[in-house]
Amino acid sequence: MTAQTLHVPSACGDCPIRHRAVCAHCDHDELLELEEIKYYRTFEAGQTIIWSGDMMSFVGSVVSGIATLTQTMEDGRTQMVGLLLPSDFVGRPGRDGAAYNVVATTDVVMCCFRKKPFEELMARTPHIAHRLLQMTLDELDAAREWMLVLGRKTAREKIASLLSIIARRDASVAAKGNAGPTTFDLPLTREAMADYLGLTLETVSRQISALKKDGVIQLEGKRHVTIPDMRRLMDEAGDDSDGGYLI
Amino acid sequence: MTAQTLHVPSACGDCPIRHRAVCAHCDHDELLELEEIKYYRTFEAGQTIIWSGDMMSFVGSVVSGIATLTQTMEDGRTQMVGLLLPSDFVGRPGRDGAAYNVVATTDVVMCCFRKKPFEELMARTPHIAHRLLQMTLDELDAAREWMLVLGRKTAREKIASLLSIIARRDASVAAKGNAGPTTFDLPLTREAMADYLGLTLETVSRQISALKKDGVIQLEGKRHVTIPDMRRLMDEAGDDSDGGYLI
DNA sequence: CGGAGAATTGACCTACCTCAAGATTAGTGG
DNA sequence: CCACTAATCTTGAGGTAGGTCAATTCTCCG
Repeated sequence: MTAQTLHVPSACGDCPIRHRAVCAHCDHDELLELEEIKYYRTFEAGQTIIWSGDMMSFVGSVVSGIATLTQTMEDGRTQMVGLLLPSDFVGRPGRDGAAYNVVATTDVVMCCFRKKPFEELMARTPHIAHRLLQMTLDELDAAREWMLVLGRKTAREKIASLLSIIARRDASVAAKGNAGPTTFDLPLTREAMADYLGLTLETVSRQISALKKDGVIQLEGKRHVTIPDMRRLMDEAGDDSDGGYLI
Repeated sequence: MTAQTLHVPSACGDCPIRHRAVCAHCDHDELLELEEIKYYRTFEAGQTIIWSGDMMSFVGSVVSGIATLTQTMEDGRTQMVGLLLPSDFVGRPGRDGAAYNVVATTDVVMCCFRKKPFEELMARTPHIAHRLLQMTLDELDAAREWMLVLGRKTAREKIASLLSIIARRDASVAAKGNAGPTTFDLPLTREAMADYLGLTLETVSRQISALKKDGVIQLEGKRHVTIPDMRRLMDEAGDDSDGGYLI
């Protein structure tokens, strides 16, 4: 609820995701065209950015903060199907209705492009189309990785998988199998973690407690996590020892 | 094991997936370029087309038959992460190693493109890149739909979901909420269904028996399925009544 | 006819869910 | 600064959906 003042970039040159988002490969002229059709919007933690089924007037990138993509059944069961971090793309060019709910987990700044002009720009700008293809392929891989987690891993492995994924990119882990401790803040509530993992929040809580008791993780408060030994956590996740992330 | 003679198209004009595969938007000249770098390969039912981790010398399209994309953990737990039907694309431009096992479920004909030349062609042929983006976005949607199935649905709902997906496209179902019976052959063994759904094959078998006893489906032999009332099946799948497939 | 893979069915077990009671933390207003 | 409330989280006790193990049965082919 705290309406903090969020940092909004003043121009693309200033933008923290300039080299990772859809615009990553754009040259100067292409950026100028993008500037034409873009605007920033901010959302408070907890706010719904897009409702499933709604018409989408924009697509865009997460500039800062974290948002979730969720699907819900009529009886209320919900499954998170994506975790949106800075530079991730929201919306599907070529489709008008949103297929998922997009909810801000923390305060979020979005860089929005008016949808129609963006689609036209994309049609004549291979740099953008190509980058979007790359990003979509990456997301597809992540989704498939997650299907293994959802379908075949135990609750304990699920938690360990989620923690190691968050740790891997949130804290800038040193390159290979760094043995030193890693530390980060959990951006998700227990309930959100449960929705991500196809568990109940009670089970999430129990497994976190168990991992803590076994020394796999340390907790400071409810949200601040320290991983003394990253390799140990990855073993618990059931991935092959190299992390399972082959290129 | 039957090494049947498979129909292999003699040229793109002849090809059954000409208007749905990566080449769908190509004009005549672009097709000629594709012909240069393409060749057909056939695989028998049960054969592994690609091993996870292997170098990939080609990418390509499934022309006929059905193949599966699977991920395996060290201890043998396996999860299917994709079902490849005619026109589906295999391989990831820009990556050398395969991330998944690709296995032929039936006899399969593949239209393969040598990887390097294909990547170069794609770089200067927006028609191909654009079509691949479309297809990848569709796959991502399918993967996310499947995450809901894996994470939140009951065994019975999982089976009903799988059956309704197969029914929807395998049998050419008449347009909207057709009440007439639909019939098709299951292209998957019980074990493959289990790997798709994150279940054991015993549970798959039990739930199919239950759906049969309750009149939701009818079986002739083990594989031939009749759906007397498609809407009923979709209710059992837990999707919203319109099928949940909004565009 | 015989053998092998595929499927079914039963009996039992366990990982996770459900329901419920407290504990902890953070936010609010006096 | 301190209650007061509402989230959020933890922990326990007991139930159940689906897993495991094992024995048949079915079906396809040689």
